[in-house]
Amino acid sequence: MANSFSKIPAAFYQNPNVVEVARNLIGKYLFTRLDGLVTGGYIVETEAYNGPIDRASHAYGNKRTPRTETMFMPGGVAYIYLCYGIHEMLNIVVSVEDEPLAVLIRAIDPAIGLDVMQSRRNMAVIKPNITMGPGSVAKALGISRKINAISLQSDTLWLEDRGLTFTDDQIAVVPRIGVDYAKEDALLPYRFYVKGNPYVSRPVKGK
DNA sequence: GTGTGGATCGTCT
DNA sequence: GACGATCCACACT
Repeated sequence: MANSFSKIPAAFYQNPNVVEVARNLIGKYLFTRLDGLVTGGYIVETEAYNGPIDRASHAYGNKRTPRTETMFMPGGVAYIYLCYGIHEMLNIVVSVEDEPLAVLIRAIDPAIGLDVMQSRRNMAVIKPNITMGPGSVAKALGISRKINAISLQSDTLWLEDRGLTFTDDQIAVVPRIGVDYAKEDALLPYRFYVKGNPYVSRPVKGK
């Protein structure tokens, strides 16, 4: 599986501007290697969670619990947790130690290991929803809480810059999904996605 | 295409 | 004991 691309360095994740990182993650390739099986694709949808001052964040008010502890680690690790009792979610921890910022990976455009992803998702036929939505991304890539807090410099879960870029015109910037309870913070333009990409979950009409 | 409800459990109050 | 950074199937238009 040798290729000419290298892992994105830790410095990329240690940027304290989580919204900027969420935007810059669009177009980056995300991979997992589990039991020798490599799966991945490029990120087409993200959401920023702005730590202590963001009501939608698990770390709002600097809340530190066994679950949220991972968010307080230095940027460049994965924060994985269970939602609705069913779905695992993958987040990229951003900034420095004790700054609990993270970016939720909501969708990828699958590129490598389609057959493996299809099998993990129990799909008879490959459809866009194979990696549409955060729960689906984690399931297709085999991501679970067993690898919570793993380094993105590992050979199990990592990101690469393969030179794919999108201009601001090609990226929609809209409010996040499913965070109505966060009151005014629910309106913040912290969600980014590639306009017109078929893997984006719930694209906003007209954008 | 749109809307509704069921699944299912860890985490924190 | 309540609820969540969700997904899917199925009904109905």
